[in-house]
Amino acid sequence: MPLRFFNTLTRAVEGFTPREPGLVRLYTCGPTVYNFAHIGNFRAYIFEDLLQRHLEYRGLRVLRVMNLTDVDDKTIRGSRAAGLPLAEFTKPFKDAFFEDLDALRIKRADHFPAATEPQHISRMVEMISALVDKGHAYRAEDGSVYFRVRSFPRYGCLAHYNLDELRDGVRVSNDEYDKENAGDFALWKAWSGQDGDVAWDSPWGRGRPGWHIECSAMATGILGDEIDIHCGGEDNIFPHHEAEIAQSECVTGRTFVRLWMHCRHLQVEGSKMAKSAGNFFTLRDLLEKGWTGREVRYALISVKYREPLNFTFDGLSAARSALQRLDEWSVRLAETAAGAQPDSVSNELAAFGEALDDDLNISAALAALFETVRATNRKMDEGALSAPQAAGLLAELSKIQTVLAFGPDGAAVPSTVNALLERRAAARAAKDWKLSDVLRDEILAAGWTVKDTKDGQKLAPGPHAVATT
RNA sequence: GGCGGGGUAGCCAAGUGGUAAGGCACGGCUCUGCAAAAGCUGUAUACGUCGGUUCGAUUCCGACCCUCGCCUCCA
Repeated sequence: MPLRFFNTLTRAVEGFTPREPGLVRLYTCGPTVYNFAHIGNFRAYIFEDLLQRHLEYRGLRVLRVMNLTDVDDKTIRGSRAAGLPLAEFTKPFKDAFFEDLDALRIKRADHFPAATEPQHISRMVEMISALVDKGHAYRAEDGSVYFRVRSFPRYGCLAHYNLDELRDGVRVSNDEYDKENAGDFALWKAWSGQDGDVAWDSPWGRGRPGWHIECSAMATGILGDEIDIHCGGEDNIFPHHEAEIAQSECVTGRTFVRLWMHCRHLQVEGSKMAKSAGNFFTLRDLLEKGWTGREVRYALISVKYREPLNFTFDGLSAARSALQRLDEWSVRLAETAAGAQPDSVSNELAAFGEALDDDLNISAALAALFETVRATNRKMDEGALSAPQAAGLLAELSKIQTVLAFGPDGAAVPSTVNALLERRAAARAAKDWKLSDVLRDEILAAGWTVKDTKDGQKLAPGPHAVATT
């Protein structure tokens, strides 16, 4: 089944093949590092991770870039408030971002360019110069340079906006009073006192780059003039990605991006996530409440990216249960396989990949997985699943885990807990139930749960902290 | 005002012109010293409202209601 994805540009599901056979050039808008990223940000990054992993599952190589915006109004404001140089202010948030990516099992991009790196600033200046030379941009009196949207007739094609119908005067800040047209956006922002020592020299005077040109410069600089897929959250469609198209295509004369994919925002408990509403969460907030990265990953990935996602604690709880079901299945399969080799290439889970081929239909893909879980559990109950069959299923599971990354956290069992387990086994052999229960409580206090099965004691991490809103 | 997305059983959520996946929750059973867990299994008047097209619509068309988002630097 061929890959097909919804293209924001055409508003249609289209078949996808990369320009260069076997290699997908993917650009994904990354975080602005002025704070810890929140779970809404991570919905976008997890959607992009699913996209990358599925493309790789289908045998394509993915060359992925994710930028870090480390200079803009918010980072400058934050650094001034903290009394730190810009780079010192953003560094901890960059580090935290990578820790969060790991916790959520998001694959690292091949490149994480930061806007302030000299080679990118140079390219931004080059691109702006080219735009000025071609008449697509102009220098205003204060030294800022603006893109002339009227010079690019297709401006609005991505968001499907008609320039003439845009409301005038909305959110046009005071420092942009000398633009030719309200829709013109800043390519280069002249230095102002509030910028402190954040400034670079340019042909138009000291200043700093506008946000949009960062992405155009880093995307074309690293991936080339024509990119296969560009992703982001839906709020990036306008003006950010619209501006990127205009800037890039006016410089290169080429089609900047062939496929635009955007994910919907998430809500929290049915409402827009907002600090004022008290429903604003970073990943760190959730980890502190005792949820694990993979549980958050499941909750954020399990709703199709083009649908609004309602993030709830009930949903996290459901994620935990569903993951445990998969864990148990995997353990049972391993026991049944008992080290056997698959005797044939099984394809029980073909429907999983086919669902993802269809515009990343993760719900249908997970349904296919869970149907297989139930069917094969039934067989194992009946003793009707052979060791090679179980081994074949394990091999398939392992392959789809390269896409889902839902595998259990491998926590090492402390020796103290192992000692308690041994004592408890002895107590149980002696049918000393009272001591057995005391030891069970001690193990629980140490952060582990012991279950008695027909095959003896089994240990699991947890229980997790009781999580509430 | 412009553009767009949603409304499917208690909750989350696929999907289809011919009476509807999956997950969670809930009940039953198995297992079990107890407990928990796990597995199997079951229930449900589930397709926003009103019209239309059709042999037949949840699926197509129209209107309406509710809800969410974007409209110039918020993923």
